[in-house]
Amino acid sequence: MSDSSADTGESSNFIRDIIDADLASGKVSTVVTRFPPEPNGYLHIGHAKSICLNFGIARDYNGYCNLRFDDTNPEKEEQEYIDSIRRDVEWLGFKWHSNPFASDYFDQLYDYAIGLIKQGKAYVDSQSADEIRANRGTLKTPGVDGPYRNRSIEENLQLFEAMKNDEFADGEHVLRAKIDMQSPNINMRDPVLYRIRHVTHHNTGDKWCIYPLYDFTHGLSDAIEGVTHSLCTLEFEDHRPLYDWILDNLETPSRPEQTEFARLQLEYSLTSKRKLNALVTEGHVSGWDDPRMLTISGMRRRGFTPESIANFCDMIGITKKYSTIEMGVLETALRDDLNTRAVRRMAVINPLKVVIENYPEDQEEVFSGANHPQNPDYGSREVPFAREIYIERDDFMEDAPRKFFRLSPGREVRLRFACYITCKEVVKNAAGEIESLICTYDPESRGGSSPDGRKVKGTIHWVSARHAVAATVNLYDRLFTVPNPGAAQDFHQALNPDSRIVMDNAMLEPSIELTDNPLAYQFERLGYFISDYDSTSEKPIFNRTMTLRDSWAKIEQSR
RNA sequence: UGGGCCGUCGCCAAGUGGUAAGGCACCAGGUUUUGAUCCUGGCAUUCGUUGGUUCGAAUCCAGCCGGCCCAGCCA
Repeated sequence: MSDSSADTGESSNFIRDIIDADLASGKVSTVVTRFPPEPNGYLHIGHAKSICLNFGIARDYNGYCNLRFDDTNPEKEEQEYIDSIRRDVEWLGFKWHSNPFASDYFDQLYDYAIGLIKQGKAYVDSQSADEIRANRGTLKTPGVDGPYRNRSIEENLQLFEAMKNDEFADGEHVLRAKIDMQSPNINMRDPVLYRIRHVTHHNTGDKWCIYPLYDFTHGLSDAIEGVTHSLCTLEFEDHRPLYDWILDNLETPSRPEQTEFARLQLEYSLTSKRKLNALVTEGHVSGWDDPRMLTISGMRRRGFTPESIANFCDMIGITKKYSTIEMGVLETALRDDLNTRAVRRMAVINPLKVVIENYPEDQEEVFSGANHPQNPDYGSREVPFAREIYIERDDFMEDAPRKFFRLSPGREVRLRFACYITCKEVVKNAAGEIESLICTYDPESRGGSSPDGRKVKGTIHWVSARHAVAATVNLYDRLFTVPNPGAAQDFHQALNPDSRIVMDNAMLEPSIELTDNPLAYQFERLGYFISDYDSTSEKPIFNRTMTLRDSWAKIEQSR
C-alpha cells in the first residue's frame, strides 16, 4: 500500500509517510480520516486543500473519510451552510462514508464528562469568565488555582447534573478539566470543557442548555468514529497535548492521532470567514458564489472544474511550512484542465465592424472549424460567413508597430478558418473614432491558405454580423490589487475596482449553446468562458473563467 | 531561557549521512490557421547562519539569526 501514492501520480508528503509507517507497523489496518467543518460559512479554496487531503488519502489507501459537522457552538451554525458544504464536497467529486454531526454525540460526550469528574479530573468552576481569565495567567506567567478547583467529586457530579438540568443561567458555571494551572502550554491550564448556553441548536433543538467545547469534543468524536488520522491545521499544534490528555484519560473505542499541516495561503485573496462575509454583506461582491470569490461555489460559477482544483492541490503539496502560493499556480492548474476539455468557438467581445467590399452582399457561405485543434474526437462545426463581420477592436491598429501581427491599413491577416483580408480603408465618425473598416478578401484563400503559399503571420477571430448572437460577457480579474490583502490594515483599500468588467455588446458564433449543465468553452484567442447561472437564450451571459496565456501582452508591457 | 512549530532557487516542493528530483514563474529556440497548446534547451558548487562530528553533512550535534502560532465560556 505504501506505493499507492505513486499509483495515482500524487506526490508523497509527510502525512502519507506517517500513514505508511502506521500501516507497516500494524498500528493501523484501515485508514480513516474526516473533514470536520463547522457549518458557519461557505467552503473556500483553503477547505479544498483539506478536503483533497482527507478524502484523497482515504481513497488512495482504500479507507474512508467522514464529513463531520463540528457543530458545538449553536450560536453560529445554520442549515444554509450545511447544505452548501454537502453540495461543495460532492461537486469536488468526493463521497463521504458517513455524514454525522458532532452534536449526534452529545449524550456520549456527557457521559465521558461524568467519567472525568468521577476520576477527579474535571470540576465545576463557578468563577466568572473574567475571573477565569485573570487566574489563567499570561503567556509568560503561570496561572493560579481558582477557589473551586478542589470541590469534591460528589459536589461536582451534582453541580454538573444541575447545569444539564437547566438550573443555572448562562455563565454561572463551567466544567473544566483539572490539569495544571502552571503549565507552560496555556491550553493545559484547566481548559473549559462545557459551558451553559440557552440557545436552540440546529440539530438538537432545546434538548441541551450545556454545550461541549471543541477541545473536548473533537478527539472524542474522532475516537467514536474510528478515525485513525485526524488531520488539522498548524494552529492546533498547541492543542495536541490536550487532545491526547482527553483520550488518555478516557476509555474510547479507538485511539486517533492528530497531525497538523500548514493551511493554504494564496496571493491576492482572502480566506478569513469574517472578511469573506464582509465582502458579501457590504455588497462588494454579489454573494458567496460571486465568480470572483475563491469560495467553492464562486469558483464553480466562475467555471473552475473539480479536476482543476484537485490539480492545484496536488501541485502545492502538504507540509508544515508557512507558505504563500502564487496565483500563477492556480491559473496554470485551471488552464491545463480547461485546455484539454474546452470546446473552441469564436466570439467577439468588443466588436469592430468590417465590410468586405468585394464579397457580394447577397452571398453567404459556411466554413468548417475544428472544435479542438489537438483532439479530432471533438469534431467540427460549421461557421457562417458573409459580407459584414465583426472583429475584435484590439485586433486593429491604425499605426501599428512592426511586431503587431494583426490588422492595420494595407496589411493582410487571416480570418480563422475562412480567408485572407486586407484593410483598405478606415471609416471614422465626426468625433474621429473608428467606426468600421473596409477590407477586401482574396477569393483564392478560402479555407485559410492560398495557392501561392504566401505567409500571413496573423490569424484573428471573427463573427459574421448577420449570424451573430448578442451576449453579455463578464470579464473577471483578481479581487485585490495587493498580494496579501489580509495583512492590510483595511482590506477595502486593496479592492480591485476593475475586478469585474461587463461587456454588454459581445457577439457570439451561433453554434454556442446554452445548457443547464454549462459546457466549458474556449473563445479562441480570448480565454475560457462558461455560461452564467443567470444566462437565458434571450440574453446569454458568459463569465470569463480565465484568460489564455498572452505573450503579446507581455511584449507590449515591456515596451 | 513562557510554550509549540518552521527555515532547500523569485513561489511551491522532493530529499531521512554518499555528493541538490519535480512543478510554477522566468529566459532562449522550434512547431503552429489561437502571439494558445505542444516540443527542446537554460535556470541552487549549494540547502537561514556559525561552529562541531565524519573519509563524506541539506541530512547528526551545539550556538546564533529570522518567521509563524497560543492568554475565547470560538473552531
